[in-house]
Amino acid sequence: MSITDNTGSRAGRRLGYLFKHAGMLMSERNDAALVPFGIDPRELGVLIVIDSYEPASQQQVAERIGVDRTTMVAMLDALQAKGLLSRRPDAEDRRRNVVELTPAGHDILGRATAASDTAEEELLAPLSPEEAGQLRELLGRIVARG
Amino acid sequence: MSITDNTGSRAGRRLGYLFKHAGMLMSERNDAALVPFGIDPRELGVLIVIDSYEPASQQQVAERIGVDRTTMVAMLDALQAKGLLSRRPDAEDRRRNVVELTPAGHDILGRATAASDTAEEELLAPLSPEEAGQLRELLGRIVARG
DNA sequence: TATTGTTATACTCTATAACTATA
DNA sequence: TATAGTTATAGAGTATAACAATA
Repeated sequence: MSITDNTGSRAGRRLGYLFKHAGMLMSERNDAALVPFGIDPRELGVLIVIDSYEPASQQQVAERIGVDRTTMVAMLDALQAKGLLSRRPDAEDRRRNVVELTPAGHDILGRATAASDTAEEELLAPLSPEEAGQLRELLGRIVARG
Repeated sequence: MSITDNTGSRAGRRLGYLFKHAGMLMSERNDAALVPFGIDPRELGVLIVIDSYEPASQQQVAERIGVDRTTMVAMLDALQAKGLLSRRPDAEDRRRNVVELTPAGHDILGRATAASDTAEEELLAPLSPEEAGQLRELLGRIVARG
């Protein structure tokens, strides 16, 4: 088997296909799991990042998630309209908005994260716990490296 | 560690985030690797599927890739305009188009697949060969299960 | 001059509905 | 009636350019 022959030619074994379809299956499960909380998976990601780094500016949140700051505006508008976060001018640099979770935001974050954890477990059901952990670790190494 | 605590609350450890960003990194490398061949990763996927199943109808190709048949039309238009595949009415059922690779399509398929294999190897560089194989196997099991 | 948040705009990818030709 | 391919259209998600406020 040559060095360029490790995948065969089948489309279903290509990494691009596998990442895309694994992500689609994860999205479907996460979408369903989060319906009771009135948020979608992207919004949960925003809540998690804010919780991990608050107080943070809008741009810092956008960078952590990997979207443009102009994309972040509408996401934060939606979450603020749902009462899950607040924006206020940074006293030290009034160009910035400090973004923080409200009590309702913390509540939804905790329960939605638990529901999403369950959705992940369901997707990983074909794997043993050891394999699930290794999958997460291997993906983490690839994404960390870029 | 509780059953719902296996991922922690960090956004970077969520499966949805990992799949999405791993896919984005793969796309970047594949995009660059395929520039010399004048096709993008989605088009390579179409060529691979046609090569694996020809003669096939447009709808069969669409189903194999997981897109709607209306989406397939423009993809095939582009690949046909590049001279990489041909469409002809199925003699047995003239509602169908039989889609086949041209000689140029076979040539591009072979060289583009090799370039994409190299791109995959580069993305997986942080992993040992054994780990790379296991990642592919674990992803394949998840996607196969749905 | 440079940066943050914002708005307007446009682009990519995809699906739904409706049409046609064939079955 | 039902199906394969096509077209028109619309929606989701994203980015780029330009602007106001602030540094």
